[in-house]
Amino acid sequence: MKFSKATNYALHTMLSLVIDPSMKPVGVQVLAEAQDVSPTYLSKILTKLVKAGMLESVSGANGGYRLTRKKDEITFLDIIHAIEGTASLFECHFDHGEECLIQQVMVEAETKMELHLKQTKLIDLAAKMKAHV
Amino acid sequence: MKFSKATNYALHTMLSLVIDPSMKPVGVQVLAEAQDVSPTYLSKILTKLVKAGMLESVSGANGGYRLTRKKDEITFLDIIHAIEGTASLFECHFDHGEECLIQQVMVEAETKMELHLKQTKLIDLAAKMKAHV
DNA sequence: GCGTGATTACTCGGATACAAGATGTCCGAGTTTGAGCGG
DNA sequence: CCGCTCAAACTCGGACATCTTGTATCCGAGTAATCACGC
Repeated sequence: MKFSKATNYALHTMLSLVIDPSMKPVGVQVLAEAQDVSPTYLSKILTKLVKAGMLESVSGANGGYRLTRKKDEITFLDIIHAIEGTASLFECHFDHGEECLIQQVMVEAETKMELHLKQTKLIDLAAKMKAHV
Repeated sequence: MKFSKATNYALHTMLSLVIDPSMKPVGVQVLAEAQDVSPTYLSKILTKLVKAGMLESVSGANGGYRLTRKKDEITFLDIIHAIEGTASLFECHFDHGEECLIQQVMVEAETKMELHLKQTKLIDLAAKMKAHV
């Protein structure tokens, strides 16, 4: 029960793209170097974000990845769901007749976490970082 | 990023012990049958709960597992922490100078989930089940 | 100067390798209960 | 009837075996920009 490193890479990559004022595509090599990951692995992660519709990839020379949505629409939850999947964190596969009460409690707890992640946007962090400098 | 099956087994086992009015030790075989798990595997899980101090094991004939604390003191979070560990779900190992803002957001979200799990006690479910019958 | 082709700098996707953790099994050792047996 | 011994019913703990998942690499294919070259 841990968030994967891939999620960490995805969040940091998205944040750096949000901070970057120029909307030009950024090569995966540049992004990978900043986080000390192999470019090929990072590209695998980023294709998930592309499929989720929050990035687009520009192929060819001077290609790379670029944001599609407006910066203030991207929440933590979007990114996490794109990488980790949207399935519930806890699933009881038992057959104790009706609904599993334990499952209900777990889902409630999970929902509270997701609410916080849905309310927090990447642009909020960008603003905070600027203020700090 | 999923809760392990072991957590599910642990929660169900604890719940059935809380419901059971007699405070006699219950053999692992009985507990395992109810959940369709192998007894040896379940005992591995339960020893974690013993080490966490919420169960005690009685060895020998007619032995088994028994609650140590009062029933209304056992929260979901206690059990989950005993099985999954208490480490943070998200850890950024990067060196971007100061504290990682992303990490902060993730920890805040996690804290909200934990708060709900800490407030919910097994005895609450037991009461709900009785009412439902 | 201008088109055309080759080169270069990229991403994409699949196949594969590797490591770690979750899941589960097996077995020997220790512990208590209870039954059986001898005095 | 009492006490001793022994078997049975348990848990405990470590050592394995297996399976899934996360992490990561490699390579061939496709694509767009740029450079080189010939006209």
